[in-house]
Amino acid sequence: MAERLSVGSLRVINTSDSSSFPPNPVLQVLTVKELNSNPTSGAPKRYRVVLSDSINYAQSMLSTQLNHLVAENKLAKGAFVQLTQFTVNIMKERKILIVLGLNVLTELGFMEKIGNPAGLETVDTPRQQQQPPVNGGSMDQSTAPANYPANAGSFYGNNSPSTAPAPPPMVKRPSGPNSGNGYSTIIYPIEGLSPYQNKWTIRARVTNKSDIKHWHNQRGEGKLFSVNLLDESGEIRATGFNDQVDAFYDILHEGQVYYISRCRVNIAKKQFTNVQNEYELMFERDTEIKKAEDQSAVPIARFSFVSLQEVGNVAKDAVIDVIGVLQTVGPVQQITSRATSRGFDKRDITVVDQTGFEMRITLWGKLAIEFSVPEESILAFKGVKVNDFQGRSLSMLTSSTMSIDPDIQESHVLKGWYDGQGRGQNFAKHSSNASISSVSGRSAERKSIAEVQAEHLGMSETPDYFSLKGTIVYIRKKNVSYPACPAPDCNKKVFDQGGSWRCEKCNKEYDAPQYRYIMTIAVGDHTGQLWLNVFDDVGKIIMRKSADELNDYQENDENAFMNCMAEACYLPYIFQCRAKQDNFKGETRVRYTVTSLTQMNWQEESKRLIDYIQAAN
DNA sequence: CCCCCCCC
Repeated sequence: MAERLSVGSLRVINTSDSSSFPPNPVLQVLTVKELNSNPTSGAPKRYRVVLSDSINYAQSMLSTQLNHLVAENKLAKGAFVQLTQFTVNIMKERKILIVLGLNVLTELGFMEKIGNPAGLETVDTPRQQQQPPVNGGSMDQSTAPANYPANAGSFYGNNSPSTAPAPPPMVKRPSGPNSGNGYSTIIYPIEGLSPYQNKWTIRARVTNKSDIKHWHNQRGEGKLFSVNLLDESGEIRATGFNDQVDAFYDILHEGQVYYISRCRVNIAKKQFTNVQNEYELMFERDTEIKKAEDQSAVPIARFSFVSLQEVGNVAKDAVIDVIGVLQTVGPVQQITSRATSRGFDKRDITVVDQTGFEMRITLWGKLAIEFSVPEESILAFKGVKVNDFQGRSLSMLTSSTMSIDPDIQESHVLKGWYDGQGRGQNFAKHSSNASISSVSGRSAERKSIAEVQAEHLGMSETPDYFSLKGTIVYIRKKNVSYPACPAPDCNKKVFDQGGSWRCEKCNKEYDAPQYRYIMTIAVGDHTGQLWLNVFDDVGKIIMRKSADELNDYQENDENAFMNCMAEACYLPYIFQCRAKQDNFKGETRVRYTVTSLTQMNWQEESKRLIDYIQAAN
């Protein structure tokens, strides 16, 4: 099989321009890995594939239209593939192959890794050297998959996911605007767009269209509008200025699908975009936009939901998606902007979700005035801004969208939970503990363990709050959980009566308790070690299972229990902590409680360290 | 080429 490999092709692709790219390289699959994605988000899975030509290996990213090959176990470790279309992008300083089309050479089967391929050195190539895509020969239509179960059900509004075929990665355009002029005849996935390839056409739905905006500043004046475009691979924002407003504003309608080609592709300014794309489009004089006759098989919306609990851990000014059950609708209020002295209409609403949190969301302008959604409706927000007023609140932007009772899985799950147990439950606000930490000006300050001890946190009358970057080094195996009352919000310890469990607080007997975590964990950082108390919410995150499940292991399967304990150890987190005095057997001591937990975000941590170093200089 | 998104 080795002779079928395009030996040396990866180095050529990595170092030369597209005119020298080998046309249809045959490569071996070394690994297929699913990228981390928010399991509650509506986004499709995405796979990273390491490909080898036996001398070198290279990272690649699969276009989501190819996901079905992974699901069918055709594209798997050891398999051989022939790339039919690919491009090279630079992502995070590294070159990465974006594979838009490939054939799995199933006749070659699966083999152990051939040769001893080495990594390619990182090239700090400027963006200008990004390569246009290579279309390998003629697209073999027999390889175009018949349907795409991996994508089809992932998006809002795709009513018949198992039957509606998504478009193949590359198809001859049936009636696109450029047919017959020698221009591009292929439909590009949005995720494949980049600035140095202009022969593309996308087939995308307008998911959001702005009003026309006029501006005037030192540099001049003009008008503009923008749309968000979505296809099965991704989303991108497109903006039209001046003449292009006249040319395209009336053509584009929210919710409809268009063929769009010949736009300029610019680098997106990350701080201003609420869609997930490195790039954004700009309509130009010769941009072509044509409404698609077939409006199907293009997703209607894409969300990447953050739970209302997690909103507490998101940075101020982040733009996020949330979904919740409408609880309260405040009155319309008029406020005056301090900066511009202009008046604005606003309305505050609150939503709740399964994480037990409530969140205030501010609506503005016309939407605020006209808002008349019944309470207990499900509201999904895309692109709302995180404020840190009294902890956390959310505010709509002009680019945000609100969907009422959207037909997506998250919506149904939320509704089921609300009807089952959520209605009538009490909800926590991020404002409660943040109002305390706001005394010190911002959210709980990051401390090292040595600082926590040196500053005697928790030894005054009022509790102290801090956050801690540390690693769990030990979990005490005694008293991991306790049998709690299963009644909502009771949580009181219940006592085994032999066959039934009694709650003194409810004055009731239950068939079974619901175990809740009360773990004690040792957390270490580079300065020391601290014992922290952990309750049910955080315990579930650390143990990745309910206290009931873990208790079952502890009683019935010692091995499984010990494995769970071992797996939960030696992982780093950011711990949000409260330090408070209490009396234990007549002695005053400080107890440290973990109030919430955040997974490590290495990028953010690196930024923090850089800031720290710069502040020291 | 906008990129403001408001108040408490």
